[in-house]
Amino acid sequence: MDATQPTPQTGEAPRARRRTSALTIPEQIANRLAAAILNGEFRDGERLREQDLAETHGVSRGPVREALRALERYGLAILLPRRGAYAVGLSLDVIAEAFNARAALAGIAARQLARREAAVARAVVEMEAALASAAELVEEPAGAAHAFQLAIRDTALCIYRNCGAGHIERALTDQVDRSIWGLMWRAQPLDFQTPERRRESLAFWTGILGALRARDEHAHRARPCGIFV
Amino acid sequence: MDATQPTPQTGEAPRARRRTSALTIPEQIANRLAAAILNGEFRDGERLREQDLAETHGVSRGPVREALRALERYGLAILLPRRGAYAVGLSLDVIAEAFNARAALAGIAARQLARREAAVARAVVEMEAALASAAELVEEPAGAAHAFQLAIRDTALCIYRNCGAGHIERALTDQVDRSIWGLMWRAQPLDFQTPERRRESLAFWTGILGALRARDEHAHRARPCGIFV
DNA sequence: TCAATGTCGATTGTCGACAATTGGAATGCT
DNA sequence: AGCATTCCAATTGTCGACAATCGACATTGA
Repeated sequence: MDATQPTPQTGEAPRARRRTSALTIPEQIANRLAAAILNGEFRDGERLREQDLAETHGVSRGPVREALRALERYGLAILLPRRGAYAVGLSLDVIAEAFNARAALAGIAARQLARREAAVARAVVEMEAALASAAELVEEPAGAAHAFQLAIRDTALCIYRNCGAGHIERALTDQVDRSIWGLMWRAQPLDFQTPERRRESLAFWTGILGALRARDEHAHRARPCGIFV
Repeated sequence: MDATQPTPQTGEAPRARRRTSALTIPEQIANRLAAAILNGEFRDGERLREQDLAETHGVSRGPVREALRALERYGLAILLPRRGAYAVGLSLDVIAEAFNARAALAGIAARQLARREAAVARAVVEMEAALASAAELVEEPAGAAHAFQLAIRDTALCIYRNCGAGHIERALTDQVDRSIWGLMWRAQPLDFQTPERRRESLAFWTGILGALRARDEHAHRARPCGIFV
């Protein structure tokens, strides 16, 4: 590595401003493949050939390879070196496990958050707003499932955002968000269609918020980790 | 998707037998880059140019791209679409958080495991063996840190392996293993060099094992989640 | 002087082709 | 017949080149 460049490129990384609608091609393909797997268009264990997928989606094998890595992160595919990718049809147990894992991670973040006074104050304010908009959607018809999901996601992100300071912690929360949320993102709307389920979810997060207000860093442990919260 | 092929390729995916020593080229590059980041050879936020890395490691940009995705999973890099990759220098807080997350996930797996009688029996036997080999390494000199780490890893995998049945759950545990363990893998040997730390870790996992034996699915909650267990 | 805009270099994204490895089938041996 | 070996087709891994996009600088106008 020669030091020819005057500025050693050691500045902070640019902020990851969220793209509104322009998904990259691998992301689009990953989304389509994920939907296909969850819809049962690929049987469980069915092989996913790069060349076939490339032709089907009208791209080269490069973007398909990246999409398959994304699917692996979501738990929707298994990649074996030099032996190809295989679809993973998700059972309800697996989905439930993923949700439990997310709930546990949220608890960890909350515990870490409880140590910092200013961060707690910020998180509480943000969570109150997010939960309020979620509460408005509880009694809506089934079509509101997606909107409710977005509000709950914002609630969870309030904790992730504030649990640490700086962009380093953010990288970890981003990672958590991508690996675990990618799965929830597709399974949750199927469950948030009834007000009962939404009420459960709301109660869970309200409890988290209450514990945070009280600076009780153990309260979330006593709370049952329901599925699909 | 034409149905020209007689066998619809819907069989089960081949088992992911662990490769002994033959890492793929992207894995090798990812390991080297991870070590470089943790050693401080890349400053925090420093840009990682694909072409530079390709020339440095004597490969094309393709494998480098895959290695960068792996680094992103480990939390050691941030990838921005069309804007490149940036190194993430880890703080002790972030590493501790990752370890706490892993411990929490192990607790979830243990709770799920406790529901199945046969699985518990299997896991207990396997964990006893793994913990026994770990116990032999507690008082060894600092050079045994890596071996001790391997034994502890086997202990954790006993739970992941048995918490569900079939290859679907395995996919999720594989995913957890790759995303979270990848970080521990490099940070832990720095910590397991003293017998004191090893004793702490051993005590943690012995506690998990005891709770599993007693079928007490709540015991792990009362146990403090130490760092680097 | 400052702001907006056009242009340019650098870097990532994508593509098609070639090389390497795998799994299975056919073949020969005990 | 059963087993090991050899060969081959299919698929993934890698490469170099081209295209698209982003950030920065220079230019122009008010």
